Amino acid sequence: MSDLIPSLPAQYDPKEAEPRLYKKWLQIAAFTPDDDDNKKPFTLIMPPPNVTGVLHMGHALMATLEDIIVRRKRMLGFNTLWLPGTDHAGIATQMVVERELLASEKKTKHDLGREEFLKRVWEWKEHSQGTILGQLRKIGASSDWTRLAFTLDEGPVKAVRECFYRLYQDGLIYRSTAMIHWCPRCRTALSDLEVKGETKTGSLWQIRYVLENDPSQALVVATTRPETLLGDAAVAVHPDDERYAAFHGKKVRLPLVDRVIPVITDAYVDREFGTGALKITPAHDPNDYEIGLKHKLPSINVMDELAQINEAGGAYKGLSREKAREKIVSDLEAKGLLESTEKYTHNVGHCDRCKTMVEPRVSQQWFVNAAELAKQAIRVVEDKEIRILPEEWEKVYFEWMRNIRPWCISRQLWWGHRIPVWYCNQCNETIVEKEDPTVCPNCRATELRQDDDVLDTWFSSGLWPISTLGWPKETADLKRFYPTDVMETGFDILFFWVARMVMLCVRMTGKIPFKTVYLHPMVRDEYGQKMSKTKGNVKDPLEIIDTMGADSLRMYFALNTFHGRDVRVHDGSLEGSRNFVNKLWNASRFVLGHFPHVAGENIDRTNPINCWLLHQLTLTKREVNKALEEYRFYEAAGKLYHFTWDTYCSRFLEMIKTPEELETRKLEVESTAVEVLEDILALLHPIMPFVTEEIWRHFPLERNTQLLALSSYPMDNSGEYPEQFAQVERVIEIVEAVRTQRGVSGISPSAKVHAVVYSPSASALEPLQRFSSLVEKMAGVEGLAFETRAEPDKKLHILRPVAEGVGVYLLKADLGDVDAEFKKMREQVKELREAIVRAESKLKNSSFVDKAPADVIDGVKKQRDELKEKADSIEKYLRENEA
RNA sequence: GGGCGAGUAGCUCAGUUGGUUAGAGCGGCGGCUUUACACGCCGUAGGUCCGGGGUUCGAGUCCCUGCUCGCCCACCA
Repeated sequence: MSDLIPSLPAQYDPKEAEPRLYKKWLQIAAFTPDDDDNKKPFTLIMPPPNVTGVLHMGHALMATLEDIIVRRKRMLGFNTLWLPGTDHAGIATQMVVERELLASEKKTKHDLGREEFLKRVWEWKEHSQGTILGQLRKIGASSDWTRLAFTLDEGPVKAVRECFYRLYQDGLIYRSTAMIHWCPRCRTALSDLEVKGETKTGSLWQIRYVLENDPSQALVVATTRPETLLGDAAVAVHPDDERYAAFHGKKVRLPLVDRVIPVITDAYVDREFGTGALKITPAHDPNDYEIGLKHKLPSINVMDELAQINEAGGAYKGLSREKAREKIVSDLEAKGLLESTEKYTHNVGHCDRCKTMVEPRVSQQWFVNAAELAKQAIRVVEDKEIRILPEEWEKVYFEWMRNIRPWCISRQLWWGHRIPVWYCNQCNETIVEKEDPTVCPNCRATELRQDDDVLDTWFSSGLWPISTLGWPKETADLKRFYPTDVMETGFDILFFWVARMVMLCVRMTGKIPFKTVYLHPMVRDEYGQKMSKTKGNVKDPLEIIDTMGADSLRMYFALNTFHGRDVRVHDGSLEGSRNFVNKLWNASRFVLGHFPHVAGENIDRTNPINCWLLHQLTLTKREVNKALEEYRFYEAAGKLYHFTWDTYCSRFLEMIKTPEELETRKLEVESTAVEVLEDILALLHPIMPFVTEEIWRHFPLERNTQLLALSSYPMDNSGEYPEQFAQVERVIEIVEAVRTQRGVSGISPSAKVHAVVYSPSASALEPLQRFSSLVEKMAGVEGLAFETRAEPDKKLHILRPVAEGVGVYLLKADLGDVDAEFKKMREQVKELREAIVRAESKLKNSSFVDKAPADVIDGVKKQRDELKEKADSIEKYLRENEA
């Protein structure tokens, strides 16, 4: 590399570095997999963001987690494909463009016509997609932009066509008249999933339906929707309900309308609810629709597609459903037909997109026989061919799949995949073919018309893992990268999307679309509330990246993505990760500043500090790799955070900073400092790609000849050195013991104290002696002595026991008043004794000794001995010293 | 009405198959211009692991039960 710079600037400037580094990665096509089939492929298809507007925090989290996964896999040598794309998002996008159109030109889509309107949506899409892709790049997404896909691209269109054709041929797609959810604002049918129940407080009205031939007698029905009485076809009572036995077979007059309708009996009616008499409106209630079919009742539709009362509603024609309700209630009241009104809280369906109350509506729509497709989709998860993480979601998946209902896939919209069905104007034949038909296969007429509707967006999304790879063509990509490895997405679209992908892709290819589904949590504000524009608590990821840098945001996400928990983002929450970036930068500055010329792999493994560090590095590598394999991002990030900050910076760098190490033994530690830093950068690179790559650029010329993004990910190959590790830990404990004592005794940091490290065992002391100047420097000790003796010098020192027969004694004269210290020591002894009692009672307990595993028993014994030794030595000291 | 999840330090949360004296970050307190970093360093306080039963040698962890919160699903008008 030609652009190496010898030393790091004092400050890291993400705003300058991030775009520069991203460009560099693109230049060398770091994110595009190659054609090498000897390399194992790894594939992750990006959940395509909607082209409705800009990315939010949820997208940033998605991009971060997926980038962590694929960057690591790439570094591990996999032929890695992360395929990006965007979704046309039918209703959502059409709504946005309609709104804009109305605001800027005061026009509706009908003013423009279908063709012209679609042109506008495409313009919007081009603009919006550019914004979104720019944002993904800012986050650092290492996706393969050469394969960028859009759900309305030619490829996906062909895939949709093929899939529709096959399912139609197999009888799994069919057209049917049925009751569906209708959004009167969007003026389209919706699937069950696009309707969200909201708890609303309304009223329950009781209305008199008088007998046809005897106005003195009446059935009183209870309803929450009086306006639908215009379409009533019957009143139903329970066959065994004695209260209404006299009404069986009779007829009643529909209030206000005066139409005569029958009284029917059906066991569906709940005798306990309301009055036990139920008005049946087959055209406006799903249950009534079923009952209507059963009893062959007429379905009287009284509303148009805007949910306004139509001709069938007589005098109420033209009123909105809300106005009609008001008027009908007051008219009933005026006629004395309103028996009672009470408050009633119940669940009412609303359009997921526009929050308008949905209207049940009977209409002709296209459906997928989802129950049939679900069979295989259930099996592949049961058989663990597909693993869903976190595991709790498997149950949710099964529950939904097992109770699945027909999926309404037609939408009365313009923006989307037009339904590939034609009808013959002559003979009304339905024509479904792979290519656009020109003649009717039935009557040879040439006047054909295509179905006006488009498909549910999720139909094309459901084919995403295969349509992006070229299916139905047997492309090289499909062969190499399918089935994909991971589907990483939010749990909120498990049914919408993941379930549909499994159903459709398994059906189309006979293979699973992905091996693992990882469902990430939702991003929320500091109070755990969903971010929404109306609440004003939305945080813009770009704003955060602008002030803190992308790596800070990414590290924050990694540290806070716990299984099954929300990620909370608010002002100030990212400070910790921002500080971490800064810490890493400065540690690197220190290391590269002191050891600018380390050339080869040359770690001195005779130096115990090196071994101590390598030992922990090995454990960290192992844990980090394991955690990432299992998608425990928080754990991987946490281990790296602590290894870098606590072990490498606070301990290792501080130790080698002492004159003994930095000057006398510099050659022994410098390779370690540099090489472990390299490992840290590589380990952190998937999480914080920018700052690590930037630091990497500054390493000595001979070392790093390629970008960090293309380097290999560290595995646990640094060796284990338990003995040296324990030794250096002892030294650290000595330093900490002295520091603690200094703290509690209030000794000024500049004042030196005198200390003795003591042990009855010379062999325990021996390896510690070479660290004497280190301890002196780090603990502020002057003339550290090592003494082999059985008894401490009681007149001179106060004790801080360390462990395994080693203690540190400080000169009393340095410490001033130590009475408080004695008190503390007595408390400590008390705690130790309690712990010892617990341990001993365990060991005395024969069932524990019999039943517990040997290593647990040994552990308790060892612990007991250590506690005892510590307690004994403190107690002894107290006995001898307390006046 | 069903299902799922959560309740651990002041706050936000970890705690892997039950097994040392229950941890982190932030915040608090005391101190520090110690040769990279005050976005820092050193030290320190703080917890009946929601309540109640049970299983076990041993429970924050498993079972039952109660309470409180959150989410998802559901056609009782």
